[in-house]
Amino acid sequence: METKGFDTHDHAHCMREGVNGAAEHCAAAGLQFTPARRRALEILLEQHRAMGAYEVLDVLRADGLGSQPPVAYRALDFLVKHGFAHRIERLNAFIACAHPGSDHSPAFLICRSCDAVAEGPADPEKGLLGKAARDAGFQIERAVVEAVGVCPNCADEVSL
Amino acid sequence: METKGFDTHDHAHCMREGVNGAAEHCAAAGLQFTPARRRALEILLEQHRAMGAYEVLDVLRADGLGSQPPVAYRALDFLVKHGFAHRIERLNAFIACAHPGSDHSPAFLICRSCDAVAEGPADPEKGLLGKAARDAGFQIERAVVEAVGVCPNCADEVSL
DNA sequence: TGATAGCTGTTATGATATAACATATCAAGC
DNA sequence: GCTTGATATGTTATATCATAACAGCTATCA
Repeated sequence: METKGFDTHDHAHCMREGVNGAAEHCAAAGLQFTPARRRALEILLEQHRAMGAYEVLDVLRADGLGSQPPVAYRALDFLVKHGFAHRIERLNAFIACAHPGSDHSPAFLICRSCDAVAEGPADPEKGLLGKAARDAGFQIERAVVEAVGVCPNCADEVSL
Repeated sequence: METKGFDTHDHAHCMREGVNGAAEHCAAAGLQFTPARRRALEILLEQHRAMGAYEVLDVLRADGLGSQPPVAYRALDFLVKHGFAHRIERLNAFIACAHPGSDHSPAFLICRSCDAVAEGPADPEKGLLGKAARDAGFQIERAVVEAVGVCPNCADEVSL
């Protein structure tokens, strides 16, 4: 058992689930789940944390799957585009989706001490922002929520 | 009248308000509202749009207030830290706060066509995310909401 | 077989951000 | 006055993140 978000879980299990789920989804949707894309997803799932594109690239390079930045960005863009991973704007980093398959708009809890990221639920735009957007005539297509704070594992160590 | 968010308004008025409000707040809080910081805020207010740090730096440089990146980043960090401006993670850009003084957690509507940004209200973490955070023992300190979509001015031009 | 579409490989560069250190300014306390 | 500490500025250099552009490959299909 290792950490996922801030809890422990059966890591090998969720890796299999993630990769197999993505493979099935791609097959069904006619998308090419190429070696570089598969490996990039595996890398994100293995680490189960937010990783920079160059970190992912380092691993891809070690595996002989590409050595230049565009290789990593293309694979990560694919994963994000099809919902297998998310981009954390605040960290300029990427993380495997915790709920692949379900059509959701992600929200993240980001620990400012250890940079751990947990994916939580969001009710995008039911609240004030949704009303404001409708009033303004703005069509929301996608919303990201990134909450910064202190995770339970760091709560003791961090002084406010 | 020029655009603010997606509406028109008395621009000169909000510039004066913004700068004077910040000056008063700094005086009251014992903060130094130095020329570079004041000018940076003026620049953001003048343009009334999200601007990259290097864009701001170009103007500061033209005014003889500094020519190297740290100058802009320091001024912008100050403005963000004290609530006079916000950072838009998605655009790697900064924008003057639309509601300075009030203690608010910002939410943004970002047009993917013209990059216009409107600041809206948010109900930070009353909803699902807040509950999830409490359940996980995560202490939210700050939350950013960035919604991407199409603003009313671009709705006609943009094909989905 | 040649046309198209999508993916990969590579070079080069652009864009964003910060580390580190020197200097300056100013107010508080001796 | 002088020292000290806190804060701000000036500058160099570099780190980090991201993409444009183009060449080549592979599979599909008319």
